[in-house]
Amino acid sequence: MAIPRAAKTLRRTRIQEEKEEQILEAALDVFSARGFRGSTIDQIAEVAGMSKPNLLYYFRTKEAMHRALIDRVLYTWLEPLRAFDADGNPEEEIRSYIRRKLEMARDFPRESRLFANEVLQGAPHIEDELKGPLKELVDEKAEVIRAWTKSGKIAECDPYHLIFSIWSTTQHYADFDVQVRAVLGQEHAGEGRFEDAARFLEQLFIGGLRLDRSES
Amino acid sequence: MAIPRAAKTLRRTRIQEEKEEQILEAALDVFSARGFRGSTIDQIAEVAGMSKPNLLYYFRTKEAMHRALIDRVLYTWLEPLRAFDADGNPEEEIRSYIRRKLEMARDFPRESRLFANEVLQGAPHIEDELKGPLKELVDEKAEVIRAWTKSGKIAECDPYHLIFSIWSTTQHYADFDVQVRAVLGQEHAGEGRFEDAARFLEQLFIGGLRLDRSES
DNA sequence: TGTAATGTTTACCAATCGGTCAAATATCCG
DNA sequence: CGGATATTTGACCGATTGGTAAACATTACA
Repeated sequence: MAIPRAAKTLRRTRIQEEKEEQILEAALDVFSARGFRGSTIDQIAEVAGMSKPNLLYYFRTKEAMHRALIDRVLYTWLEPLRAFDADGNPEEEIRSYIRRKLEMARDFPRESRLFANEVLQGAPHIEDELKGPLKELVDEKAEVIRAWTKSGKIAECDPYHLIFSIWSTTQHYADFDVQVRAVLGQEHAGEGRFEDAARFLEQLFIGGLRLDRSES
Repeated sequence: MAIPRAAKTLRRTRIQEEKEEQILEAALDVFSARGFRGSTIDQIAEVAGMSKPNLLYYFRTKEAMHRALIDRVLYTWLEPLRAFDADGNPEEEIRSYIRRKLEMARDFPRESRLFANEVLQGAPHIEDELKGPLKELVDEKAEVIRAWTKSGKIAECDPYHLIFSIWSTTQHYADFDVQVRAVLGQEHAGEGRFEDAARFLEQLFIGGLRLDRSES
């Protein structure tokens, strides 16, 4: 008889690690493309190459699958913001934050869409994470930015909306990829679009936050 | 016996207009909040206050409902971009485009989320609209912006990515509303956040696109 | 008013949903 | 090896899905 699932975390076999990995990889594929409600366990099972009851042997419910996936991805996803350094050069910190976020949009679009789907539909499964860890991290970094503006290192601006605008502009290239490709057309939708975006965003943010503006 | 639905468009009764309006209003509520796949006809029926077969009397399928809704909303949604005036003052045109897009995010968040859900999940129902009408409109306006940069009226920049960044930053306040509220916290998440955002975005875009920058 | 057209609902359908179960199979370990 | 444990699956369950059929109710109009 199989061990009760509650005890599984105590000792994990090689197979457990592999299969859970395999399932979460497939779940990322499906959940990020269709959202939680739009996804079915059968679809995940097919992508994972296992039977449906087999998935449910490792994760008791669809919700448990989703939650495990969120938990696994959230920490990594916030890494660039966490790397924001109060002691660094403000302009360079912002520049590199934009660059890293853009790289993540390019290299991990599924992760971006996973959260986008979730937040877009009211964040029913991650509300606590948003109001807790995320808010705390943003509050901390907003204070860093505030210190920079107060000391005159960058133009005075609302740090929260600055962070929002960096999030939105960079993640746009993952979340709205189909639209970006459609608008750019076949000729400009190659991988070069990320370099064009990087160039533009750097110009936008560095220019927009620079102090030496001639008028208000 | 009811008239075949194909003939309905020939002569529309008062009841038809009212009920179809009522249904699409409810459909906007549901589709924008849960995406196409995550929505059910029963949910729309409940919001509309009618029975499910009654909905299906006016729209043969769930897809038909969705399509009618998209068609009805898309034109309005692109209105601000269409208003972009080649003969206007560049800075003022961009400023007012941002303002209008932000107003739409505030006043019509459901419409924004409707498209966001759709695009995020690969735009399976609006791919043609993206590659056709949308791309043409953006191409046209990109040409206008290009003329402004060429003639030195605003800083040289990629017009497509400029438009993308205005879309993403403004729509962020509709699509990711829950996250914005969560991060801002109860004290700053009032309606004032749209004014704060407007102030910030104006500063960002006008500053970032201004010519008088001291270095590259 | 009468009746034909339009509108609405109850009952229902097959397909699919998330999830269970027991039996079958594979793996581990002494 | 052999038995205990861990893994996998086919068959199945009740609930929900999108959609239909037909009876019933209402409206428009001669």
